[in-house]
Amino acid sequence: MKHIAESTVRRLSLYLRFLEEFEAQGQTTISSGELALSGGTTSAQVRKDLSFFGSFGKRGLGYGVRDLIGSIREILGLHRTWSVVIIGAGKIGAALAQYRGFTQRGFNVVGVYDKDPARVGAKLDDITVRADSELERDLLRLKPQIAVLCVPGDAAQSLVDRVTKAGVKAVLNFAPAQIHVPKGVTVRAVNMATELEILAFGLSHPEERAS
Amino acid sequence: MKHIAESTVRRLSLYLRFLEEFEAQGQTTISSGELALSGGTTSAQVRKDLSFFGSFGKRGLGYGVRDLIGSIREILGLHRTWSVVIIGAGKIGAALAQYRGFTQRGFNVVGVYDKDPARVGAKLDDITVRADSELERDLLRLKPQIAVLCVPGDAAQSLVDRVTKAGVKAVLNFAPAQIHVPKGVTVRAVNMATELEILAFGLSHPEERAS
DNA sequence: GGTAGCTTGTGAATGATTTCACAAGCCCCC
DNA sequence: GGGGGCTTGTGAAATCATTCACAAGCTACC
Repeated sequence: MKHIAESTVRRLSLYLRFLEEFEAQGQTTISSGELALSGGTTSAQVRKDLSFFGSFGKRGLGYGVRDLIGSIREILGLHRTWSVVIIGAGKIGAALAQYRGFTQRGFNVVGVYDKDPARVGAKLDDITVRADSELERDLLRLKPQIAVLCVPGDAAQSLVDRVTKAGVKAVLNFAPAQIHVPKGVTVRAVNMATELEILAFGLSHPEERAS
Repeated sequence: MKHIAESTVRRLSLYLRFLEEFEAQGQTTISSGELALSGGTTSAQVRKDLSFFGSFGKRGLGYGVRDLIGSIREILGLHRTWSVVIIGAGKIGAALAQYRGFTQRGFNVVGVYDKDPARVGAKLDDITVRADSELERDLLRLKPQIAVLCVPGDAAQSLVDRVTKAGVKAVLNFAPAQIHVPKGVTVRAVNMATELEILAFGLSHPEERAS
């Protein structure tokens, strides 16, 4: 398959949300234009995004909402569940561990780890924070595919090394640090300060703001 | 000024982080190549990013670390402070309200609001959660430029309407919902589930994974 | 003062993504 | 069964972003 742009994948995830809303409202069919409108894009973009993966609509009619939901879930790899470990049970780690949105979409939080003994043993909903020292043994047993990193910046690299060594193939990094991973491992960084800074840039340069 | 790509602004924010680290380590001068290496990009990219805003280096020498920090802060609009209100004091809202990274970079959290009486009055570090009903009056007085939305999806649009009506010009949206804003207002959406889904896509299509 | 050795700043070239525009296909109704 | 009115899927065109490649400029040193 040709290389797929991240922007395309991101939009597919967005379309999926809207489609689920449309389905909940009982709509059975939808056009690319309608979908584009909810997602703030264009109908051509919607069709192009889908065209990379096949042909899912009926000309003259649009897309079957339920079918398209199934197809996009399949494309994104959501037809199965993924195991996730959260590293760091501070404010952000704890919030994510209790975030319902993950489970709803097939991401199973199988463990939360922290170095601080004061946090170990705490219950976050139905999951208990475990000690950092148990990490390797648990990873061997649970074999999670994804790690979410919510530790201070200076602890990030050493923890990434440990989880990738144990076979984790994807990392979502909330730590304010650039991390390096072996080939074959994907990293995504989410940095709250950067997001605010992008907004600040827009506020400081109003003459050219997009929206 | 020509239109600046978001990817450029995002990288500038990243460079700023590295520069601050280099400064803390006592390095006074840096080349585009060195900066590129920490940020996982290329020296040409670094120079091009900066060139949109002026000429900050010395040929043959590189950039002065301290000067470049100042210039990038100026470019991003961080030479001043920005007032931020957080709407929603649930797990994520509370975590953000207590996140040190914001204050450090000149973003001042001037208020946290929640509809739930059980949360009103709670102390988050040195800030107290206030009632949703006080929002309009406070906005009039505090005039924050930025609102961070951490409420359930179905409450998001009505709150955005309220804060934009009160003059907020930038919104960081953590709510899992697409929101619409008047012209002249910028929105950025951060969606945890989407981030995980992009990772899941990569895991499901290993033959073409980027990194 | 002149030369050697770097590094910047920037047009031009390449590559990627989005938008355009239209043929092909489907449904409905007469 | 055929025509009208939609909507898809997709090459081609246009726009946007990154990389290349090199002249210009700075420092150090002789």
